[in-house]
Amino acid sequence: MARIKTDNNLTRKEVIVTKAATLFREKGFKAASMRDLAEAVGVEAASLYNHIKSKTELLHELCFSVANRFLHKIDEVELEKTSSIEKIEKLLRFHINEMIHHYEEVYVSDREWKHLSDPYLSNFQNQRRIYRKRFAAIIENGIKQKEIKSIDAPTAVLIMLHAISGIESWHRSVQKISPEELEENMISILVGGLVNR
Amino acid sequence: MARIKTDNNLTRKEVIVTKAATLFREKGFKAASMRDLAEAVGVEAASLYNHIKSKTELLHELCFSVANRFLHKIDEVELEKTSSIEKIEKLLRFHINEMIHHYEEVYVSDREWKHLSDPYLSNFQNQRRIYRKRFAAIIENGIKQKEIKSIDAPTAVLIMLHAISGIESWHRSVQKISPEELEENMISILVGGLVNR
DNA sequence: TTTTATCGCTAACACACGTTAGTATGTTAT
DNA sequence: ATAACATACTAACGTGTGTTAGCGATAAAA
Repeated sequence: MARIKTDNNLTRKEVIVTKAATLFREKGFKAASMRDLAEAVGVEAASLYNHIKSKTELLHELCFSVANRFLHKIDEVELEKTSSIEKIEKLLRFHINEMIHHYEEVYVSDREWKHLSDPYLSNFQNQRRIYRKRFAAIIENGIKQKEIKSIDAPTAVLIMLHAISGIESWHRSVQKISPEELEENMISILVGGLVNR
Repeated sequence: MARIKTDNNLTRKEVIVTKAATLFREKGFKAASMRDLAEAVGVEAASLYNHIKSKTELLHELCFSVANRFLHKIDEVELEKTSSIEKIEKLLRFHINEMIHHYEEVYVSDREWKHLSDPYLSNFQNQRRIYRKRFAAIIENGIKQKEIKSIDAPTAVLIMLHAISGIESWHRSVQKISPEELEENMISILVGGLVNR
């Protein structure tokens, strides 16, 4: 009888969630079927339900675990007594590294949250809205301090966050520059676009 | 008997394609059903097939009409005898305005092309790859001329293009700045991140 | 007006989906 | 060894999907 093998010390549920992330990224949430997932896990579709409640639950788990990591990070950064530019750079580096090293989850959380259902959907959208406002507030502050040139802060946030999601293309490409080079290039361009001179 | 009303001088097929763009953006290609589309058009699902071949054909039309517009533009820009920075700015402004004024189509082309099927899929991916290489070549040239700071050109392209797709958030937001302000802010940040100083 | 082509309808198809019930197998604790 | 539990299986369900066939209604051409 087939059995979900749990290397490391992952629960079987965690194995399923991880495989789901890969699958949802490759095909999209709607196009990825539970039978696909079952095959990836090495088990029959019905067996998955010994470990999870529903397909949507998988999406919840992915979306909120990612969202929580970003919220914790901005909590931390806001408290630091550094310049606005340094705070932004720190956040950007965190985003970049999340996108590099937890690609599947972050990508899914970014692109597939639309398919959450409604207590969770509104919740997620709220968290996202609040996160962006806090990010924008840091930028506004930098503008007041003349560290950052006079721009529309929400627009700057939207540029930063979406630019980083472009790391998707880096993952897809065959001739990749190293993660470190990628990080430095992105910081150079993005921070370079903000600073007052 | 219900009839697809064609204002202006659109064919009925064009009406369907347009409504499909809206629907595909809202729900995603897979989640949007032909019955949804039929309702939006004001007709029964089966009736759509008097005008279109398949659901996928709708996606083809959207993706390739968008791709062609961008290819034509870069053809035009490459021929101009201007600086690299000016060329890039021109391309960026075109991207921005496409994203503002043809939101639904451009968004769908950007996010849903994965669901194309295979003669078309490879074709689309190719066009995209080539477009980005040509964009990168302009940047490389600017670096050689010292107009642009020394960065990895493909990374710069990926940042620019994805940043612009963030206009999605602008459309979603309630308190929008004007399209003109949006354009100027984006250009300021993106071009500002490239130039040598 | 008559003819012809266009367009929309109802009905139905085959299929893929998420999920449940019930049962068998394997693992762990007594 | 035996009891208790965790996990996987087969079979099947109801539902929603894209799409086709065939017929009636409407508009355009004669």
